[in-house]
Amino acid sequence: MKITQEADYALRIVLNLSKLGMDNRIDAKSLSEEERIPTRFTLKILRKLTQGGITRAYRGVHGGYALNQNPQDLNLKIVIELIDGPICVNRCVYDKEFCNLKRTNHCSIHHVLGEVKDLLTDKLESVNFKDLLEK
Amino acid sequence: MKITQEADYALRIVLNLSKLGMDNRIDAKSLSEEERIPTRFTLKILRKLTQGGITRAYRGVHGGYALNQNPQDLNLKIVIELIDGPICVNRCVYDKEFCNLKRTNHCSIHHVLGEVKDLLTDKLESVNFKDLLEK
DNA sequence: CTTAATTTATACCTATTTGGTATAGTTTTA
DNA sequence: TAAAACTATACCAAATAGGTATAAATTAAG
Repeated sequence: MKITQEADYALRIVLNLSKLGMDNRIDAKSLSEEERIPTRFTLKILRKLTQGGITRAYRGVHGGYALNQNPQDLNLKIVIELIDGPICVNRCVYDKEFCNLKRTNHCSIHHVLGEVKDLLTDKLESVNFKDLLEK
Repeated sequence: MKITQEADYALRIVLNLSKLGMDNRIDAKSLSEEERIPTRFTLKILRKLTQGGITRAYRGVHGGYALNQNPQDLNLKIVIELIDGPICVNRCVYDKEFCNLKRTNHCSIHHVLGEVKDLLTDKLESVNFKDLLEK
């Protein structure tokens, strides 16, 4: 019931860039030092964020990264799912192949874990990075 | 953001035993067949449940397992945490060593993921196995 | 137009966790 | 006393997590 360390780092990276604002960039090395994330790992995460449209990369001398969207349009769920994949709680909810529903047409575990998933998803979606900055 | 398959199985085992009621036992083999869980893995999970006080084991011929508590006193959180360990969302919330709080005395990621953890915990705690049976 | 600072792409590596199995032993009831 | 159960411990393979390495492409500045 955890997000990966990589997703955790990604949240911190996006928060850092949110502080800077969309118009300012920072290079991966400085960012990694500020956030205490291994530099190469930071690069890898930034690549995913860039491919996912969350950040924007500038190459060459004085290059770096900046947010590609307004902080208020980015929330925890978007970042976590980009890195970790969809939030799913258990495989029964995610993949019906593994679910009793197939056999018995009823699976109360499925049902309640679906509720848990929805609750979690809604909460993560409700927190955007503008909110986080203001805390 | 998932529970393990083992915890998922454990929920189904406890639900099965809840259906039986505290006064009736079932042996591991039958249980594993009903729930489509590998038999040896079922035994392993039942051992953990028994050590955790959730089930009770009867040895010897006509032995088996029964619930050791009323279904309404058992909830999703109790079973999941027994198998998977504490719900923690990320290591920052769980272990302050890894948290910016140490450095900066403020970590908004920590704060909000703490909220997520609490929400999740409360929800899992709010669903007991009597409720599940009645669904 | 060349050099240095930067990102990109791909691939690799190691440790841990997960999911499950095996073996040998203990208890109980008929 | 034999068979049907549970117990304890330890082992194993595959997947995932977390991170590293190498080589190439791009860009700004001098």
